[in-house]
Amino acid sequence: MTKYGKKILEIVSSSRSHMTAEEIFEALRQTYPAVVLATVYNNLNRLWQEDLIRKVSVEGMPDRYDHIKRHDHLVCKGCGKLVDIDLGDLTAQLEKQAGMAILSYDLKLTYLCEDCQKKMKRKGM
Amino acid sequence: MTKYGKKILEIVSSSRSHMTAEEIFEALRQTYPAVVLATVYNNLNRLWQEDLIRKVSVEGMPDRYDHIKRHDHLVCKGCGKLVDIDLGDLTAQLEKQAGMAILSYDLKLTYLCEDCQKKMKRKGM
DNA sequence: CACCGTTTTTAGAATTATTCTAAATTTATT
DNA sequence: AATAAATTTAGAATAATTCTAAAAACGGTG
Repeated sequence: MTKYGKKILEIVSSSRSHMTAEEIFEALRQTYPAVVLATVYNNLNRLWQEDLIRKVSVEGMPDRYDHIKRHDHLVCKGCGKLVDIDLGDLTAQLEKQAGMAILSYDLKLTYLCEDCQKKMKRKGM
Repeated sequence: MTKYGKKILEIVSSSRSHMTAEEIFEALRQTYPAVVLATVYNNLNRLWQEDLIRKVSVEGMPDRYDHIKRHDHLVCKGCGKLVDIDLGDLTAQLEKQAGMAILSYDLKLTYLCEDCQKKMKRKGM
């Protein structure tokens, strides 16, 4: 594990805010001002391949990175805001229903966050 | 509903292949050779807002578009290949577990497709 | 149907996210 | 220390998507 890899893993693992590559880059620069964005992508990809971090993609936004501890997500249909939620481990149930072994699963619940609900009302929808 | 919107909805709804905007563009050109890619994006975004089509994003790949009938997905961790699978409607169960109302949910099971399993073996992993 | 306001499309530039390439640097190995 | 292997850098390249302004199409009204 390289020094950048280590620090990036640390940043991603300890954040609960679903950071983009850009944000991770900014955070990493606090410690290593000379680092370059490509290095961040290199390391993120590596860490993801090795299952040390999780990648979360929401339609139409840049990929976000997340700690690996199993949990689910709530995504606002209006603004795309991402929030953690934990519905427990459904692996066994899903494998049974699917009739096959799976490596993991990714569950996103779509809702309308408070802000977006207000906006809807203002527009009379 | 405009003529392009109508045709795009038709293409997306009748395809089972999770087309990208580019592929939809190519398909649409069979009928309307003069159409432009921006029009495809405009319409896809509109149709998506209106819940007439579904958008599927897999980490690191362009967004894909899908018919709206409820179903789940199987994603290969190796190559990103996307396959339909149907685990039934879990809305009630998930709402209960989450303790809130949801608009919809998106469930992706991660696995290794046959091709990728073979590749892994070849590399001795 | 002629006019007017609204919506959609077009063309192409602009932006954003991400990857790639080749050289330089660092790290690990003999 | 010498060599090989992996990582980082810089910056160009690519890919996906959005934006902008102008043109065209559409819908209703008088």
